Amino acid sequence: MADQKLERSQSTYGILAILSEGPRSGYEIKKMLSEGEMFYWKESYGNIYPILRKLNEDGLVKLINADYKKKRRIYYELNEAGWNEFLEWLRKPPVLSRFRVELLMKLRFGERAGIDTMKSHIEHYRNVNLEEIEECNAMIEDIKAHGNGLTNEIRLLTVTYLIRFKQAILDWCDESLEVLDGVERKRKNG
Amino acid sequence: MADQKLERSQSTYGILAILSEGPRSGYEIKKMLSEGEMFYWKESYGNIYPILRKLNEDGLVKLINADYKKKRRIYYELNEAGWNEFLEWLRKPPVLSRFRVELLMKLRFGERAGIDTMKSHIEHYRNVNLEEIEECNAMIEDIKAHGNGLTNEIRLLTVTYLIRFKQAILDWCDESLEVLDGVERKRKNG
DNA sequence: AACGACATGTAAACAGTTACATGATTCA
DNA sequence: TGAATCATGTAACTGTTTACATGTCGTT
Repeated sequence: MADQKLERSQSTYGILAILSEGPRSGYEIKKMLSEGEMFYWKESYGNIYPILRKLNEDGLVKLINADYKKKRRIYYELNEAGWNEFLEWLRKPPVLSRFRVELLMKLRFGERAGIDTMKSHIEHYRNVNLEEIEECNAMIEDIKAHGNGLTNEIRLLTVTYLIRFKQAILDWCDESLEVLDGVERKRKNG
Repeated sequence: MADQKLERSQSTYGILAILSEGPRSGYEIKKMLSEGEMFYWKESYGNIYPILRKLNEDGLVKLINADYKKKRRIYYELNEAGWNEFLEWLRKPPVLSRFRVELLMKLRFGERAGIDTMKSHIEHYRNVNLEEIEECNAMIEDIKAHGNGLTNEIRLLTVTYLIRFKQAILDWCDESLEVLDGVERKRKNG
């Protein structure tokens, strides 16, 4: 039996990734993940702090300015072992996590609530997406204004992902509203 | 204190929704959710069976052909209380569940693995999406060939959602690969 | 009688959020 | 000195998956 490499949770790898940019505290990690630009990764304090402790116990990080008594910032920095685990994760093909779309479930089984309810669900979804696209455009401008280099190019790519996605959904909403309008018209006339 | 309405888990509402189309067994529910068309909702046996038991304990379903000894199919059918809870959920605006995109995380913090690794991650993602779009097109043909009416129109809408999403991501992959190629060229020439 | 598909179910583990507790720092 | 924000942390809970156990049915 070869020495089995232990898999860590996805959250753990996410934190290793953030620490790869430099020493960070739990509070800073949470703050970064709360920004709109990091839409694709969220984490709660209740998950972050225990993971940081575990990373220390497992010898993947070094603590800086650890001042437990005064509860001041504790920075965590990757050591060599931490870098190795991070890089190993980085090179593996990304997993596609499945996601639920409650809207689609409510449409698929939604006839009993009536077409109007379906339409208002879609309209609501449409408005939310529209707002988010505008936020994304602001983010793009902001990234372009500050900084440059590869990291910056990649930050633009990640936000563009969200824009392309949201725009496609927006189009789908319009298309779907038209289909439902068509069904309603047919019912009245037929 | 008004009588507080208990919120059930999202999974529970999903199962109520499926039962709204008629009596179903746990096995049938799982089978339905395993089909490609239901890409937006997944469930494991370990979640389905306990939920069905709870729905019975709470008096929202009626059991049909319950033959515990022989382990034959047990069908669950919504009763009036079940219908009420389902319809109440149906009318509430759908919640947007957040989802993680590991690919974006691996790009955002991926410089250390090199641009080639990033490109191969995107290419892999691209291929997976391309295959899925083809599966979606087959689904569309299948739905069009069989059945008609409102339910059918809505089934088409749900699959179209996935197509629009996947197509947008496909375009983003191509766009991103070009950006990374540009960065590489600039590095060689500069 | 042996195999694979059908069918129900549970125990344990895992992942992650919420709500709370606590104290430090800053600034009006 | 009081409020807001900064900062760390934990306990309890919720939701869900994985792996396993068990038995039935249809077919060859």
